[in-house]
Amino acid sequence: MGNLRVTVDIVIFAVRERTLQVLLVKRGVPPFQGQHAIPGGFIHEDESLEDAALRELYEEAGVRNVFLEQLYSFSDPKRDPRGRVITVAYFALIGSDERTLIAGADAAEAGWFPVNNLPPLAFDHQHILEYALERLRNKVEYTTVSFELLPEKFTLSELQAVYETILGRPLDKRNFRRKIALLGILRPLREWQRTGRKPAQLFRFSAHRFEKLKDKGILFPF
Amino acid sequence: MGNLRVTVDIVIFAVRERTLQVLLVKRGVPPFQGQHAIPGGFIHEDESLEDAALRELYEEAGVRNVFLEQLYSFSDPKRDPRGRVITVAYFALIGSDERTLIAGADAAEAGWFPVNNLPPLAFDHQHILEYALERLRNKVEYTTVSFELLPEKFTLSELQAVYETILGRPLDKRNFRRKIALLGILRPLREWQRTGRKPAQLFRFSAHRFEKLKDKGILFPF
DNA sequence: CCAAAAGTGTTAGGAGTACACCCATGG
DNA sequence: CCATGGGTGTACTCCTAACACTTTTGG
Repeated sequence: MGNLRVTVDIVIFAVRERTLQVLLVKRGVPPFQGQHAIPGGFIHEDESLEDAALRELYEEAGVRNVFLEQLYSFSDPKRDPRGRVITVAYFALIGSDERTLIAGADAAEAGWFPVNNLPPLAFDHQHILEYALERLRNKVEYTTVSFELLPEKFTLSELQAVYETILGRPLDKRNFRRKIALLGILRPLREWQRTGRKPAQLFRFSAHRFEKLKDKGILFPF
Repeated sequence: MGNLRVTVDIVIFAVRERTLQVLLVKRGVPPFQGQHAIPGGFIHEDESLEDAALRELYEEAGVRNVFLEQLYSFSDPKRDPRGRVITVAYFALIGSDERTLIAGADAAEAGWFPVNNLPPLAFDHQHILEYALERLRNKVEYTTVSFELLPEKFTLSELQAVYETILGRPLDKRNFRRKIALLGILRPLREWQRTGRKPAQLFRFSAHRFEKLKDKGILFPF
């Protein structure tokens, strides 16, 4: 097995300005120098893949404690011109709270791009990104991943906007609110967001209540 | 990255005698010599992970053209006492047609074990197997994987038995048949299975019709 | 007072679930 | 003729989807 190496690449999603966006870095070295790529890098000697992903997430995006899940391993022998490199792709979701941190990490090189309007990508990263997007769209329908894309306190309209952004279609406001309420996983706060016109009530996701439901196999039927 | 190696391990499921079973091999060399393990091996220089899995599937189980899907990559630095070995796990489903072939492959060393009654396994294979089982149970509910566990022609009772075996609970016969019929993905044949008492009509899975439904996001609500 | 987003109930149709008996065959 | 598995319909409940107006605030 001549010279096999393993990298970890991370597709980092966020919802900004009601669009789903991905964090990309600009490559400073060949191959694909100057092109955009998903952040990632080689794994270290004594770390698991997940540890490597967490490390990269901090080094390249400046965030910790965000949602992270293994996506898929890509292994076409020709996917990297430098030689045999397998990559294990992860995907991460970051909420609006953390988004500001990223500017501090490596602002000149990292940037957000809407998933509908991406630049050409290095390696097979276009393919990886499409795979991540499909996974995200699927997971929205049967998990609470969408909460990971919001700040700690959020309004129901913001929550609905995240769903609509990821699913790519409008949802009925009354039906949406009824279903969310039925799940009983939101804690209403005694705070109101005074930004728009009429103030909107703020909510917090109650992971505790959600845990109770998970075992019963609750779906999010939108 | 001292001496990183990558293996592929394959959890091979089949339904035999109305139980869900897994194919295990007995290790002939250390470490874990004499213990049971999921079939697998190191990847070759110029093959993708999927190609490696297909190769192992043929070498160790004697089957081709079966359902195969990448499961997860396991990477605990201590998972293999020989050194740093990452494994990419796959899971495969084989139908009753192919089951006989396996005897020819390496009968002395390979054997079927019911998932509810497994011997101690080498490495972290217990963990991998549990992960595969969970994935299978999930996929049954929203894909047609169960058809992969049947011969080309089958009766509705056989199909129902596969669902019941994987889900681990009995299903109502009339509701089951109505839902399957509603999906319109079975082609009834003009053949009857004359084994039991009253002959049972044979059916064939119509992948063609299923493809049309997939885009519409059809679920299997059992 | 006007624009913009927040908030709120009802109804009709479809899907899911529970349930029991007759039929065809081989021995 | 009997044991075994094959095959069929209905009624009730619950979930889903469609749909429109009033309220509150800032400018």
